Amino acid sequence: MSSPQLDKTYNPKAVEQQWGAYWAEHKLFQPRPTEESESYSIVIPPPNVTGSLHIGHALNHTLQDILIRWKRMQGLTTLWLPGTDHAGIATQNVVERQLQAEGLGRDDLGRAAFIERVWKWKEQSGNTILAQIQQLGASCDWDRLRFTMDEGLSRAVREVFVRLYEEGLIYRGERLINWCPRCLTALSDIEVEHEDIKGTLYHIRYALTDDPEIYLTVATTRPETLLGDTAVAVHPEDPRYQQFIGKQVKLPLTTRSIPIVADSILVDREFGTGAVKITPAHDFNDFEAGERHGLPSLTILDYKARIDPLGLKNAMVDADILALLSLKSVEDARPIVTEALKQRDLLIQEEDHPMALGKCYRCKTVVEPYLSPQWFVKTAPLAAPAIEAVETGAIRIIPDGWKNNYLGWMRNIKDWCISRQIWWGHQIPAWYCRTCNKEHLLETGHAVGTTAEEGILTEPIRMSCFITSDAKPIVSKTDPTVCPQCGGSDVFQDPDVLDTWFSSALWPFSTLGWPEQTPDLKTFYPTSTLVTGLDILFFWVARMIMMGIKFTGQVPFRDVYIHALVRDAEGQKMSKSKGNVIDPLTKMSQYGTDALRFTLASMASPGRDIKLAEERIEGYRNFATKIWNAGRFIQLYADGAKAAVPPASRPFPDQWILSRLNHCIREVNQALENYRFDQATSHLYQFIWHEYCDWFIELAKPSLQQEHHPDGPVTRQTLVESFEIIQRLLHPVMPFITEEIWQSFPHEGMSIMTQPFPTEHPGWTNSQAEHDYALLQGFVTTTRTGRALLNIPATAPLTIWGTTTNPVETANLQKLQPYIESILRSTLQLTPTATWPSAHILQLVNGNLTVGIPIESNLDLQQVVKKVKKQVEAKHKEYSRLQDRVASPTFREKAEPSVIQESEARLTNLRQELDLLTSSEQQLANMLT
RNA sequence: GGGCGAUUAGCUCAGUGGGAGAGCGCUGCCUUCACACGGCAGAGGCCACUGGUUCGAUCCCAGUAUCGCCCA
Repeated sequence: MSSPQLDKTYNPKAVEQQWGAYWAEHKLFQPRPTEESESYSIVIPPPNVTGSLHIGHALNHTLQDILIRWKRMQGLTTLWLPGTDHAGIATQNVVERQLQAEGLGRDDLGRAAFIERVWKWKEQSGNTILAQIQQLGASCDWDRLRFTMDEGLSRAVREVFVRLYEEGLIYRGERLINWCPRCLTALSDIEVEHEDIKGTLYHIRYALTDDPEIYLTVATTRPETLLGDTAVAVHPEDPRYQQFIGKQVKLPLTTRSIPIVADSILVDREFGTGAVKITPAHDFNDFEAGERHGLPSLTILDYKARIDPLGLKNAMVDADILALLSLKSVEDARPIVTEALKQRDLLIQEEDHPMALGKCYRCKTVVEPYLSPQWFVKTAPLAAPAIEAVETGAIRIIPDGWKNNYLGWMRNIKDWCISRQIWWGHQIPAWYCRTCNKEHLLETGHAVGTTAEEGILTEPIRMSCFITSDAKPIVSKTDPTVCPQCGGSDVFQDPDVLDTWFSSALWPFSTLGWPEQTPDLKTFYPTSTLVTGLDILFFWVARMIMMGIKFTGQVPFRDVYIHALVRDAEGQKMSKSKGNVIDPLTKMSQYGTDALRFTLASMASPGRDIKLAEERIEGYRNFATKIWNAGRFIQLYADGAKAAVPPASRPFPDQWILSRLNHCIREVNQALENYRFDQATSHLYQFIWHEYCDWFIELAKPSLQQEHHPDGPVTRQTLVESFEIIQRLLHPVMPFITEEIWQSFPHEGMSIMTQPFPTEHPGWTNSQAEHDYALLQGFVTTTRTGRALLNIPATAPLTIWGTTTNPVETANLQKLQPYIESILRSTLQLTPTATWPSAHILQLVNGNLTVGIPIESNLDLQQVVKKVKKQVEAKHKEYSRLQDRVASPTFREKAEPSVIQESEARLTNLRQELDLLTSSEQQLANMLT
């Protein structure tokens, strides 16, 4: 079977397109189950359906594809399952922005029409990212593509919800949650990002109700919320405040009095004045303190984080203040409140105070703690086995430095707020009977999430907030039509949807067909490896572990490989607003996909963020070209190869390169076993370029290029054979170029991707050949250094003199003579130095080698002398340091015998080298005079 | 405030209880029939700082400084 010749230059674009289509057409990414083989599976971290491929995806997918291609070639039944995530809030925001551009809001469309619109958008843009993932070469089984809101996954979501509810692990309750006043929905704790800002600490006077002359000074960073205070807290053991505990203070700007309570948890005696206000409805710590002390909660902000006039009225705020503050934002309200305090001489002091501000992870709006009825997952019982799984090693986290991070978070896990007041997502499978819940549905009047004057609604009720936490839901796998309690048919579904991460948590098993016991689930679950970034360790990984164990009784994956974040060359996080985004697609078309993949893999060192510099991609593009040209060269000599000959019967360069190839195979496999993609690529690069191309091909040239050279046929065989193995070894990282090269050589089989991955050959490792190579390389580089030093062009044929310090090495050198002569294009005289025409020779020393290079009489030797002097100095320094050590009695007494032996041997060698160098220095000096 | 990590050549980063490494960049030479996206040679580093452990520390330990991340 003959194949077309390789083009002169590598054209990644055409090659990638061709083979991408070929792989897809022949469905080569599908698992090929065989009776015996074990399985290897990865589920993709589903990218957002509306997203486009960014560099983080490129890294994530490249690493997964390397693993998958590697395991597939190893013969395992391999599945990489692709899919996308509906990404509730993020996607809804995108579509709402589109509507906004048309002058519409979601309420204008209504729920059904809005959701329809999002589906349309999903269909339109959802395939963009999939096409881009394919372009990257990702060998996912596209026939198994899933989406978090497709039918099967939705069934799994409902199954899980109902079962957790029935077990009491899902409940609804009125709690303080994080609320985004722009997205108008609850968020879970981890969906809040904290940002450090310069804040102000206000010291405010709270006078005793009984004795206005006496007052407490309360310190707060949020003075506007004092209107909702329901107590002041001091430390029970703080002598300053002992006498106040149990008394009442008059709350500034209101007609209310509130108690002074003792609380050792809330109060830090060192902070501020040691007295803090308690505002249960607007601060998480205060909420808990309120519960400890049975304090009421007064909500003074509405769902848009504006001052709620009705709330102020309930809080008995002075009428003039109420009028000033009504519907003001927090930002605007703060100066109004502080000004009012100042006027009443209640503001004592303002000081700078750094503080953390919580922001919505989707839109960066400042979030507010907000009291509202929400759905929660009771996490503690789910977390316990998830902690155990990692502790016992049933799940490995790699690198294991993140293990403690995971465990720490899991051990302190808070209940998970899973309801979102948006429309795009899995609607909560809970229904309410209007008849049975008459008193628990706030159809009119002031509900949380409304803005009202005197209880009259001015805006539509927000989503679920009108259903009080007392309402009794009907939670069911199938939609109920009648109320099981009263038989009435006036039931409606909870309008909230689930947190997008709820469905993601089921991903490893829901995508394989669960709750059905499908063959896929049997074959591929638990999955083998999860590859993800650190940023979603808690959002996703932790929850998958909890849900996986809970519902399948097995861990969802064996290994979790956590890769780094990709930053720009300056180490900054990439973001559109900074304009420092590196677009992987641009780079792929600029340098080739293989080059980008190799770059990302090479930078994936554990525990460190990746600063992506463009020069690296360029460098690996050059590497691809290098391989390409090696392929072109080999193709010139591919014909006339002899059938395989045992390595021992091959010439020295062949023996050497097979030994090195064997070494590289071992290193690459080992690196991949350990998820050291950086080491795998570095071994490949080093071996292919600096051993195979730089030396083997050069050493092979004489036997290839001289007609009828006796080694010709065998060398051709070695060349073709080793190059084919290299393609397979490199394939998982650089799938396109390796396929192209492999296909253009004679081959059997459809694709390189289904060929076996290289394994070590027991007979290939050859220490004698490696030793000889080191000798040869030493001789060649020493000669070249001398040539450069003497300004002799590399092309000029010379007579080079050479010898070693022992007969065995000299014999080895004689054996290598033809190879050295051809590489140096010179003639060798391998005789003892005594026989050299020393007056006209520069002697150079390298280990136990001495090389002599003829000197033109008219050459300026000053520079050469300088160089040799420098060398002598360096060697001498090393020598005396080593000598001191070897001579030290404590060293001789305490060091390992092998270390002593080695040091002594090195000392002897150094002595020899030093002697030789000194003599050559002397000889040069003589020539100068 | 708590935790974790980093600090090695101009830049980006490997690495090891006993002789400091790579890639890129830089300097010089070379268009020799696979490749100038190339070849050859070379310069460049008290391995952040201060102590400690050790016969011996860039590596282990403690502290300091700077930077980064996570959590509160």
